[in-house]
Amino acid sequence: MSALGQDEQAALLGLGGSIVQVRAGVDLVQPGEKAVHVHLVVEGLIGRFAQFSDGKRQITAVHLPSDVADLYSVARPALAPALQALTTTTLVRVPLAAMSNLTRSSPAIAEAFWAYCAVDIAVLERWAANLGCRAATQRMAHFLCEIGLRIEDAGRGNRLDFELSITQPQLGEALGLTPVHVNRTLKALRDQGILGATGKRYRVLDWKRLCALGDFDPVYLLLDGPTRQAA
Amino acid sequence: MSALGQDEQAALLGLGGSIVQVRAGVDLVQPGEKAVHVHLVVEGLIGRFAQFSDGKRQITAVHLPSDVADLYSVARPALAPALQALTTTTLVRVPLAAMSNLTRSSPAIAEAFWAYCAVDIAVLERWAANLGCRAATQRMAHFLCEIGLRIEDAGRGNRLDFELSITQPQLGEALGLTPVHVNRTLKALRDQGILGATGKRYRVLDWKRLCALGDFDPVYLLLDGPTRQAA
DNA sequence: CGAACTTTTGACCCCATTCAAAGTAGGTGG
DNA sequence: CCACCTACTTTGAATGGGGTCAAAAGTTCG
Repeated sequence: MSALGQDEQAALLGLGGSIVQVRAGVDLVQPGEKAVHVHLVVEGLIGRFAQFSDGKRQITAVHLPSDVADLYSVARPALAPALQALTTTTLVRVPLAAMSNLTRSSPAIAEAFWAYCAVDIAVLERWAANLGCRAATQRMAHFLCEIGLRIEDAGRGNRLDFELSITQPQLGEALGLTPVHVNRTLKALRDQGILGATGKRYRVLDWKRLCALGDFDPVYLLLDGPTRQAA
Repeated sequence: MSALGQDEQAALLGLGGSIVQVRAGVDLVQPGEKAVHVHLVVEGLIGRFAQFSDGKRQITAVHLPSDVADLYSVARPALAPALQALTTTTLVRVPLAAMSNLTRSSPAIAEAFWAYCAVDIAVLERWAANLGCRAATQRMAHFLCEIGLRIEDAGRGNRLDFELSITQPQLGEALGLTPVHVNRTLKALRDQGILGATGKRYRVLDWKRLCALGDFDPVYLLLDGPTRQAA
């Protein structure tokens, strides 16, 4: 999602973060913890989530390789989003203290980080709008459009055929649906000839109809390059 | 919501913004516009929203006096959230260019702004979680807890008795409910003895039960002061 | 090869939407 | 100042989308 530039990423990787491998389902940060590290995804998927006291989770953001899942914690260490590995994931954990020093020593980098957080907000707003306003099929369609484009932007596949090995229960936590209904929704999209395969790999048969269904307009992602011919 | 400090507000007001009065229902920024100003609420309420092509709106944030509704646009002028006056509102419109200059000339202020956006993200995450995970009554309860505390924090009333003159249709756009169901939900809360008056002025009869119902934990608001004894 | 977890499908139920209509402000113009 | 119009509030009845419960079939991994 409009990832950090080369400079920022390089600076970030020079801070002595440690590489970590976790398997699907592992909680990287528990709800309510204070921020100690910042998490940069290298391979796999990380989900940001909020949790209620009955244990129910809402995934509020999905992070692809090259995303930083909790960059805003640098500005407010008291606020650390809960994080969960959605698939087997490789990531870099950068100490928060080093991040703070970096931003304090370089206003340019601080501004880049802030700009990154601004996109985060825009994506989150869309996510919330999607949850609040649309029916299951439309929510699913919107989600797949967004993820498809972001995967393409990250150079990890293309919008019509990409790997997304998250389970249907996890999809449900992202979309505010039960696992059962996620399954039915995907089936409906397949039956309509909009989706081909679903599962670890998603195949989109009719991008235009998928966008129309999800009422998807990619401007909020601020992707550059040829991706703009989306809808 | 963990508003800007005295210094930042003072700096912001010294930028030659213009005071504007609008009545309820006026759109201050249309969906898709680019950012030209930043909007500081002085009196009244501003709603940030996303809109779908069928005209349906989702309010993603409600801004009280002393809030800046679209501060993140300073970091990313291409991203301007749509804004709507929820009540008759007085606000200050500060030119975006002046804001950019300010942040570039003062890294300390830039950092304060970034930190403000971080809280914005945390609130938005809760908002999304609320929309995705909870039933109508619980959503309403959570919303009233949050607004009550924020109004108290802004010094505009207290959590047990505050003015909130937004209409039920607007409440519906915030909570992802139909106006009719908002009405029924409020009635249910009154019938349970949790709420007293509803309408322009809300009276909470049982704060503890309201918090329990909404599964409300105020830490994400980062309010300081005695507000912490909330739940 | 078995255990645990997904995916899939069916039947039933309930919360929220939709449709409809009456009553109640609030605001404007005559 | 009152009449009128518009928008909000309130309530009822019927519908439907998604949830819940349950169970079978397919995967994955130890």
